[in-house]
Amino acid sequence: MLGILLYEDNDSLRESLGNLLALSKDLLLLGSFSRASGVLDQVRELKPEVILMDIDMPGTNGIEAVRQVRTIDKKVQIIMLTIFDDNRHVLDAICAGASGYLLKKHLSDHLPDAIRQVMQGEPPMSPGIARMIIQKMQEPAMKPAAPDYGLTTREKEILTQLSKGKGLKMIAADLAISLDTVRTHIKNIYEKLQVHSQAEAVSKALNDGLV
Amino acid sequence: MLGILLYEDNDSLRESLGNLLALSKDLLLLGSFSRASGVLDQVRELKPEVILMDIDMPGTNGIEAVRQVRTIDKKVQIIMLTIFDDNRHVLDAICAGASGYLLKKHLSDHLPDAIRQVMQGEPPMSPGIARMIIQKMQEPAMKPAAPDYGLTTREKEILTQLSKGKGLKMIAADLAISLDTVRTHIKNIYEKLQVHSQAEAVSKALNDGLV
DNA sequence: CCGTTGCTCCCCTGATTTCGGTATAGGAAG
DNA sequence: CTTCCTATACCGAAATCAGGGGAGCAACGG
Repeated sequence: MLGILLYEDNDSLRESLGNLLALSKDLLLLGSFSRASGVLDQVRELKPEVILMDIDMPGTNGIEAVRQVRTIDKKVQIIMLTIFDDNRHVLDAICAGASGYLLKKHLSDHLPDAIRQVMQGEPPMSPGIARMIIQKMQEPAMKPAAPDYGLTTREKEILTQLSKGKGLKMIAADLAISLDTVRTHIKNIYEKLQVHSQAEAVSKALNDGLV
Repeated sequence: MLGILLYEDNDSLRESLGNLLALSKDLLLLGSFSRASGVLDQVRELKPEVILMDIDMPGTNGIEAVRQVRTIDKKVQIIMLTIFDDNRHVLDAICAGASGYLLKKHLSDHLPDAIRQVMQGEPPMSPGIARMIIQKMQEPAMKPAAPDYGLTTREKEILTQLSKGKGLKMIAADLAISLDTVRTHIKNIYEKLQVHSQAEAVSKALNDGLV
């Protein structure tokens, strides 16, 4: 039995989708909403396996909602519902963490199948989307956003140690320098990376591939 | 008129592909080769719009050839030819810079169309490939023994905030809970992750894909 | 009903970190 | 030779964090 959440601002469509889902005995609609503003609480509360999310909604849009959900749950499968198939929003949604997408005009035919499909790790996806994905993949590959910052060798070294959980004291010992020197380096790192804590520095370093 | 280069190690297939291309008046086969070892010089010399590249070739394989070509020409469209559709090589080829991908058994039907298609920025792509791409995109590093630890939703949420550089105080404000509660959660996180600092917790979370 | 779990809140102490300075020696660059 | 950069070192105040304790409450399952 798959628990499902539905977000769709069009009342009649939302209702008919609910009816459609009710026809499948292995699908259970845990809740349906016209706005995504409460999505975090709802996901926490209802723990769905699948979320059906309209892209265009007043207030919190579907893409932002996906992003939010992904911050608290990396496993729930999210299927986007949309009326456009050549919309860049679809791509954004995929990048935000959506698992698949369906055109609204095809919903009645494919929805239940698509849900089962997505649970088996085979995202429903129209051919047009694949193209956009490929292109997106190849562009950013050339633009690895080389954020070098001006980090010196010593600073990178200290950043690496930090990411391993070493305290300043231990780093000083390992590098055979004074605790105060380590402090100075870290101050400089903060300055260069525009951060103000170890945690953020480590996060930035890891995300930008500096270590 | 589109200039085309063909790389295919099977002699008879290479010949029949050449004949196939000759049937289309808007396509011009600039050259065909059984090995990709000279691809760089040939691209420089013949300046093709499109390259048809077999994946499996003796010597320099098709994927490596793509990588090389991309270092000197970012605009030429490259279509991979292969007999397998569920092969990880396909994904590698895409990452290396291939624009599209065709199964050999479908060549005779689709090749001329595919070439025109790719020139219009619409990479030909069999449906199964699209799925592979999406999945690879979304689960880039899930393979190395995804350690779950017993982190609760709330704890993951706080870990995420930490990695953004938020201080405990700010996290408390954002989540509308007390500072002490945040500290309790963090204490539990440390316990579960077996770490002793924010930096190490963030590092571990990022490396193990928990956030 | 009881035990467990997740989330919440509180207190305390000592250690650590942040951040503001200042400063010297050596090397690279101008 | 002077300037800039890097690494080094020190001081001190203020803020934050780690680690220890205890406790209430709601939900869930046996």
